[in-house]
Amino acid sequence: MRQPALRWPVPAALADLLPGQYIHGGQRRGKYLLLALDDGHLLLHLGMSGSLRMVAPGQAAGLHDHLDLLLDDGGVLRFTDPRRFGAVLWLTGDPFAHPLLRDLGPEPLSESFDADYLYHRSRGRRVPVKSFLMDSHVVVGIGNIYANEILFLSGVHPLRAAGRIARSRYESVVAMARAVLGAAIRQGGTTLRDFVGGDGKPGYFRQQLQVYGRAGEPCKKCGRLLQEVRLGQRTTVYCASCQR
DNA sequence: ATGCGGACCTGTTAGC
DNA sequence: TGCTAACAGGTCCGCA
Repeated sequence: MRQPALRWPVPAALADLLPGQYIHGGQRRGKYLLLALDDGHLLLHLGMSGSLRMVAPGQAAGLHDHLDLLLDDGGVLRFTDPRRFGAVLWLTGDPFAHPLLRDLGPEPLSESFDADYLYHRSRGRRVPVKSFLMDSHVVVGIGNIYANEILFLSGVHPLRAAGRIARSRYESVVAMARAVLGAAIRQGGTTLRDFVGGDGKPGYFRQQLQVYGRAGEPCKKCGRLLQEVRLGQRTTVYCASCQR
């Protein structure tokens, strides 16, 4: 371990705990990764700049390499995170009972994420629908880029109060969320600068972006210039005529 | 309970 | 050209 100060301190005890344990498998919940070991789970989050990949044995650790898992076949699983928004925690007991995972909303590609759910969940809420969709307690996996895209494609204004959107419009939001996330996954994600997937390739979804990063450019549906506002310190781009 | 703003961190880029 | 400031991103936390 080189840099324990990630989002939360990486437990110093890992160096004593982990050796000798088998990795039984991996799971994902939202953007959290879980590795099941003999005595507990290793919880990992890649933040926005993190990666977890196999590196050649003996390869020197760089400035942003924070944790190496030395496997018994000689392989090295390396956790790297330049911006240190990521996290590494050790959980014992039921990992899904941990406060970080316990209160997470449904997976956006699961059946429990549907218009009824969003409709009921949003009643009485005055938050802008974009913030609502980006709230991991409502639904996981929708970050800033995809929230912008989803709302554009479903014709919903990002500043509209979540609780004042009809059920039928949430049908469209859900459909577009599935479409956008599905397509992004198939295309390896969205590379803005240097992101590469597990295969070392960049994500190609950037070419599909309708609004994100296009403020001031013409809307692809109506031609009117796209607007940009700051919402919760996040760049929000939308078409004032297509999104209501 | 809800909603808002602040914090974390650093590589990149825009602006002087 | 060099330096500084702003920015991007996910998500938790604290305060009103």
